Amino acid sequence: MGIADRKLREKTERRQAILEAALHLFTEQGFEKVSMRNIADAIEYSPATIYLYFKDKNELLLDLQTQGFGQLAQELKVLEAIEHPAEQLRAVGEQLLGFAFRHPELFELMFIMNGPMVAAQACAGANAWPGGGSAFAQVVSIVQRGIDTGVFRPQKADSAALMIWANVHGLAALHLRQRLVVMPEERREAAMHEALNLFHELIRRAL
Amino acid sequence: MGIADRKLREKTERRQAILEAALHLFTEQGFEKVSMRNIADAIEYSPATIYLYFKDKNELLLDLQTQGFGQLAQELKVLEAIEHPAEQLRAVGEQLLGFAFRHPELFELMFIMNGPMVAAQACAGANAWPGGGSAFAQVVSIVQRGIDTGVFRPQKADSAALMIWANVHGLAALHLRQRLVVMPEERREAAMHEALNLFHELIRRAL
DNA sequence: ACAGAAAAATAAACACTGTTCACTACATTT
DNA sequence: AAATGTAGTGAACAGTGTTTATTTTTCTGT
Repeated sequence: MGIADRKLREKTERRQAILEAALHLFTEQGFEKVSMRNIADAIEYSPATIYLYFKDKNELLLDLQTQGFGQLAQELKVLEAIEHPAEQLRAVGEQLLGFAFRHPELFELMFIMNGPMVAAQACAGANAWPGGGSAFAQVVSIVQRGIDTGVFRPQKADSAALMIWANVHGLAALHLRQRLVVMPEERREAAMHEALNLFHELIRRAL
Repeated sequence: MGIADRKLREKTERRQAILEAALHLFTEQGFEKVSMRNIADAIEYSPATIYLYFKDKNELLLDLQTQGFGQLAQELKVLEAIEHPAEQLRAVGEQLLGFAFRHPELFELMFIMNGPMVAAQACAGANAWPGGGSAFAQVVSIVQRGIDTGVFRPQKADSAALMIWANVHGLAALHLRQRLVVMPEERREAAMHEALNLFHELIRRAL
């Protein structure tokens, strides 16, 4: 069945081409300025063709989001080399904040935008969010290991992980959504890193 | 000049009526489902009329945002009765998180949406954001007072305030943007409050 | 009280958006 | 060679924010 194979391969290749073109446009011009027609133009197909490969725009965004989580997982592999849980958590924070700076559009897609989550909850059940789920689970397991080894005081690992996630997410989200205009421009990035450092100092001292 | 007075009064009244109708629709149906035409219908005017009172949709959103900050300031008045800085910070967190639950649309407008900030930076200079600025300054001053009275260790007050703000913002934003689907539905709100409590325990122990 | 100026409100259009559907053109199978 | 299946599309639909020329209303000076 070589023909059927080729057809399937071509289909997924074209799907991937659409995703790549879309991501390229989004990172280049931002989400607000890119329409389905723009994407269609970029791949030199009709707008209607995109809907042969994706149910709607949100599904396309969800696919990009999932790719984003793949890339984040890649960049988080450096954590495996760190053995101390507190240091591991600090590295999570630094990596995630760095990710938000290096790939602001991916971060938006993964943690801020509504669209992809609408698609996620439409296609899967109530609490299914593959990418985010495993990323969060990673933080939970670090905390749990810290508790088990006596580095952190005994407590609920999931709420502690949530606190840590919320802290770094808050920094990145406030920044990406222009809420740090309360600080002078040249102070913003430094203040974010100071805030993150201070937070992990608190963790090391008192968690 | 009674007539000119009345005209001015009527103008601001109509402006306020538009804002009220808009906020009502937004809170009722969400931002995504309400258009300028819907707002115009609600006040029984033509869509074009709204543009006699607001430069564009973003300016309307900015005005609603400013009202939101007014309401938040109102609800934060309970803080004045608390004298211990750490307790005051805990109350800030609780109040702000509660605000996000009670008025999710206002919170979106104030801390997440892009539109209002576009208008804010268009009308004012680089780092002008009246509402957010004074709210953040309030947190900074509490931290500063804590440092001055020896309750907190000496440090940069603005980055400590940013850490605190980011933490509660992160919790609220992750929740409002559906990122807490990683937890079972019935656990979410409890986990958020546990995370906040844990964070303020860290502050009391180690800031 | 009435003509003319000023102000307020609007209908209609513009340039977009995401999405659907009837239809064409081509590849595959019988 | 005819029939079937499928990839792709043009054109339309219903909606969006916004602008402009035009009408309606209100006010002013004679």
